[in-house]
Amino acid sequence: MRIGKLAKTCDCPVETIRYYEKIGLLPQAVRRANGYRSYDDTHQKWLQFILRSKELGFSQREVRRLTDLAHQKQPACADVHELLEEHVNDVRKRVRALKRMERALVRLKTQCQDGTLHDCP
Amino acid sequence: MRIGKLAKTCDCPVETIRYYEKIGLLPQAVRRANGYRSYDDTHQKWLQFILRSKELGFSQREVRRLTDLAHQKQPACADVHELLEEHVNDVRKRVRALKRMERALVRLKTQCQDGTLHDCP
DNA sequence: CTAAACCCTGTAGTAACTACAGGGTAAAGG
DNA sequence: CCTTTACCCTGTAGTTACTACAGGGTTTAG
Repeated sequence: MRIGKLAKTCDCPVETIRYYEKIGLLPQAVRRANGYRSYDDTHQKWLQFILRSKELGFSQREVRRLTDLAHQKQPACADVHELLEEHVNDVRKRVRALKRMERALVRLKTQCQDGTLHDCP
Repeated sequence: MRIGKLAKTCDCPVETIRYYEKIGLLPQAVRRANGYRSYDDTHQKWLQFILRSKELGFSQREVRRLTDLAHQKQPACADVHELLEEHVNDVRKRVRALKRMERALVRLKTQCQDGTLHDCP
């Protein structure tokens, strides 16, 4: 599989794949005689793993921790668990912050409505 | 007021103030004979406005729209309203996305718990 | 008078990519 | 067979919203 096809099957821009390889998130692709990158199912699985982690809101650094964990022969489930726990807490914190924001905004909006103009800020 | 004091009263790093001036979010500061920036209450109000908007999760671009609106002699409340509305919707979308994430993560965690190892990804 | 605290400019670094410039290669149509 | 189109390569610069220097000058406190 060449890079374009991998990109299409994973629904991910070509540049991103090259980028992930450059920063070491994806293993180096095998090169053909012409210099083109060549991929197989293993690569595809890795990429999908990374993309899925990203969808779940993990940062690159966390994804790296996850891939490192997955590399171990004895995938230490406890460690994965810890990371998940951490991340869920993080997500919950973000939700709370956003909700606070939402409330403040709605308050602002009603204040703005009833004429008092320059206290909008 | 020199930049350090403004920074302290607004609880904002000095570099950020200089940055906001550079990108035109804050008006150019008056310079003293020695080249130091000099600020007064007006500047302080602007800066606080910007910082507060940021706290409410507005992007720089949105803050710029807000400051532009505020610059108008006839502050068009309707426009501010529109921006607020847009932003609230945005915030709500983000909350929903995060909640989806949270659910997915919790599901993953329980799956991970009962042994099935390599489908954690 | 000197040392610490402050100020200046300008550049480079961060995350996580995206977009381009300036090339070479491969597959399909006429 | 040739040309057009679609793909691939590297490397650099741009994005957002800053932060962190480097390498200078100035002011204030002891």
